[in-house]
Parts: sequence; C-alpha cells; structure tokens
Amino acid sequence: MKASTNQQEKEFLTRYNIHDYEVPLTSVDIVIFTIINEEVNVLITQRSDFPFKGYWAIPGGFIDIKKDKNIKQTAQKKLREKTGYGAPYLEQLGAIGNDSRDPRGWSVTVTYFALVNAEDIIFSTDTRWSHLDKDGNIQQKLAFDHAELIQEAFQRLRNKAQYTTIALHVLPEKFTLSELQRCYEIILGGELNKSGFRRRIIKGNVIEKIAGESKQTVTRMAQLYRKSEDENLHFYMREIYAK
Amino acid sequence: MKASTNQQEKEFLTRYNIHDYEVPLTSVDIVIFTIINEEVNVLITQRSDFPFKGYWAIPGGFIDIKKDKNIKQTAQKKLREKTGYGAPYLEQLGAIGNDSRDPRGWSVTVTYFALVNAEDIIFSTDTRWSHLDKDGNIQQKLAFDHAELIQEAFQRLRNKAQYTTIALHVLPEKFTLSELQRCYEIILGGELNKSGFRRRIIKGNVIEKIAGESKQTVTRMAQLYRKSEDENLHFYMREIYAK
DNA sequence: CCAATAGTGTCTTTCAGACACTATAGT
DNA sequence: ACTATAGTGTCTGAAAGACACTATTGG
Repeated sequence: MKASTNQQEKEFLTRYNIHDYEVPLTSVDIVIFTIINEEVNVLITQRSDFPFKGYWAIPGGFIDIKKDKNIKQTAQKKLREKTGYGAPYLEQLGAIGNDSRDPRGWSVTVTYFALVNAEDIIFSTDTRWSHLDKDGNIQQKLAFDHAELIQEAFQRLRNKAQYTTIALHVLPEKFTLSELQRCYEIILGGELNKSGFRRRIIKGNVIEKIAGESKQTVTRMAQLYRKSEDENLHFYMREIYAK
Repeated sequence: MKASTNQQEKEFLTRYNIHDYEVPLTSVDIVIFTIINEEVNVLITQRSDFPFKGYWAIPGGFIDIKKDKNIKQTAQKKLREKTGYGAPYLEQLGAIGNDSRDPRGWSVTVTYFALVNAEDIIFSTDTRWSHLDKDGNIQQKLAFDHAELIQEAFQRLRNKAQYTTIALHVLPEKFTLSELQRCYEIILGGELNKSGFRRRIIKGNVIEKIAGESKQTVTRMAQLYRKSEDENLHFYMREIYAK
C-alpha cells in the first residue's frame, strides 16, 4: 500500500541519524588566482588550528549545514571571508577524496578555483599572495595536499585559457588589449601573436571599447576596454597556441 | 617549540571525533551510458531501501571508509557491483551538494560518468537500461535529483564528443568506421560528414585496422578496427560539428 | 542490371600563425 | 628624428565542411 510505504519512510527518516555511520570529513577548498608582477599568484592563508597549525594553506573549511544552502554558497562565503570579494569568476574543479590526505581521517574535499583582480582584494589577517613558477609549483610547503590541488587548478586554468576568454577575469574594470594579451601569455607560458590575438578576442564578443577613453602607456595612448555585460565566458571552437 | 606543537597536534588528533560535528551525507553516484538500438541509454537500478524505496535511481551509495582507499575506487566498486564490468571509461563529473536533494539531510554527492559497451554488461537484480530522448531526458521519475544528474552528465558527454574520441568507449572490441560514426551521430544528435569524420578519426591515432578482418554489412564488406593500445582519449584542437 | 552501403578525392571555408607595415606619443 | 609600443593588413597553412565520385556485395 502506498500510504503505508509513506508512513514507513517517515519513520525511517525520523530514526535516521548520520552519527550511526562511519562517515568521511567533507570540506571545500578554493584556489584563488590572480596575476601580480607578470606572475600567476595564489592566495594562501596561515592555519590557526590543528591539524597543520601554523602552516600555509589555501582557503577552505567545512560546510555549515545550518547556514549554507548549497556547496557553491559555502565556497563563496569562504572566498568572501578571505578576500572581501563578492562576485569573482568561480568554478568547481572537482572532488578529491581518500584516506590519507587528512590526518583526522577519510576526507573528501570539493575544490573550486577563482580568478580575481589583485587590486580588489582586502586581505584578512594571515593571508597573502604566493607566486607560482611556470609549471604551477608554489614555493612554500603547504598543509594537506594543497600544493597538488593548486597544480591541478593551474593546469585547468592554463588549459581553459587555450579555448576560452577566461583570462579576462584577472583584469580590473578597464584595461587595454595589450594588458589582456600579457595576461594570456603569463597564464599560457609563452608568446602570442598580436594581430591573431586581437582578431580572436574581438570576435569572441566579450569586450567593448570604452568610447573616448584611453590610457597612457610607456609610449603612446592605448584604447581602454571593458568586459561586455552579456557574455562573460566565450568558448572558441579552436585552441590558441602559445610560443 | 616544535616538539610541543607536535605533541599538541597528537593530542588534538586523539581527541578528534567527527561525530562532535554536524556533517553532511557524502555519497557517490554513477551515470553509466551505453548505446542500444540507436539510442543513448542509462543504467538504472531499483532502490531496495528508504528513502525513495522502490524508485528507480542511478547506481551509487556511501563511501566505505574502512575498505575504500579513494573515491574513484568507491565509484569503480559500485560500477562493478551493478555491471560486472571492470575497466570502462570512468570520469568524474563533479560534486553536487545542497540541503534539499536528500530527505535525510544536507547531502554531497560526487558524480561520475561511465561509458560501456552494452554487451559486456552482466545485470545484477533490479537493474536495467533506460533510454534518453534527444535532450538527455529520461522517461521514469527517478529518486533524488538523479534525472538532473543524468542530464548534466549527458551534456558533458555530448560536449566532449565534439572534441575528443570519447565515443570509442561504447563500442565492442571490433567495429567498423560506419558504426563509430553512427555512435557519434547518436551522441551529438545530428549527421556528420563521412569523409571528414574518417579523416579526423584516423588522424587521432586511436584506432587501427585489424589486418584481414572485415564484416559483412547489409551490402558490402567493411573493414574492422580495434582501439589502439597507447592512446585511449585523443583531444582535438578543433571541434566537430553535427548537422 | 540495380540498390545500398563502404570508402576516396578534391574544392571550399574558416580561422589561427607569421610578419610586415602604419600610427602616435615622449624624449 | 628616434624609439617604443599601439594597432592594422595580408599572406600562408591546417583542418573541417560539402559533395561528388568510385568500389563492392547481394539480389
């Protein structure tokens, strides 16, 4: 009988208690990228609690099941706490879960990566930028497997820069095409062809000229652009190739 | 002092008990695709327990933190239980987590998608194929948000078929180029150009002729191919376009 | 012979790569 | 005038799309 099944299900749910089971830890971690001084940087923060107390780590933490509606909201909250930044580019990388990454036990972490403009960031305490080398390696010894998470995120970023307009999101509101090209070159790790790059970006329809505004560079004036409102990530049918 | 920090950390870990915290449910779900009768199909299984007892759902379940080393192993185990299949194409889709998808409470699920050849499957009880329509929708009302998970996985599959050799993995050991092209057409939902398709696949270097073997089709003989051993997923620099 | 599918050849189109050219500002 | 960077024009080449052609088998 359907009614009786419903009744049984209600009883099952009333009696259900997650603490009757052996469960993994579940957390969220965020790799926050920016570009500073022609280098890719990642935001790291010093841990104030065990485990790995005092070590540097990427921002993250546990889901607050009372307050968070969904996991992206958890990520956004953590990001805002560390950067004061409301609406960056934020994308899920995936989940990593195994029995060895956390000394507290079996751990699953859902990792996100974000792109921000460095000037928009308001640091919380014990937070700073750390630059990556050309292969996505960081200088510091980090807590947990965070160095690996950063490497994977960096690979995804580099990969995605080959066929999308993702690099736009590290720039401030106003920027020149040369600045944008330089961002791509830093992320991709190689030189790009100027006229080809401009053709491609313009066709992507993701930026627009700011009428009458230009910027003084080392030599001559350069046209300023802004991100266009409609599309914030264009996918190309063909990859760009650096070097 | 370093030694004292180590001591403190040891004590912290000894005292640490996950059940002192409010934690979400964490599970793994797998969308298993194949092609049968010119249609994309997904493997579904009937739930034997609450919640959603008796409903159809995709395979999945909780991580066994005593036995599973990592989360991919959990997925592989679940897949093997339902299909008897050892080494299919298996890729992580991502994690979905929110407070409404599971009546037991806040739930995070790590979803995988797999491609298998239908003939290799040995069904467990209460398991069957269900076909998708052109937009990735399934007929049945499924448990939880599984219909959405399937849709997302299908979008990823269709997308990935545009620039990789992924469709290879639904075929049996030996196949013809026309059969492979048909698989792509079914996944992509449109017709492909024959000579262009062949050029592309051959260049991908993922298949090889089986010398001297051919297959009788409705009219004439067709060369048989097998997957080549070295590369099992080739990424093209440019997308293919259906229709 | 015809029907139907396997398999090939070739012209067109699209878009990235290369590279040289012109334009403009400070010194 | 010189230098450095902004910005453009145009040729080349790689690979996809279109489409017609030939090849092979059963009836």
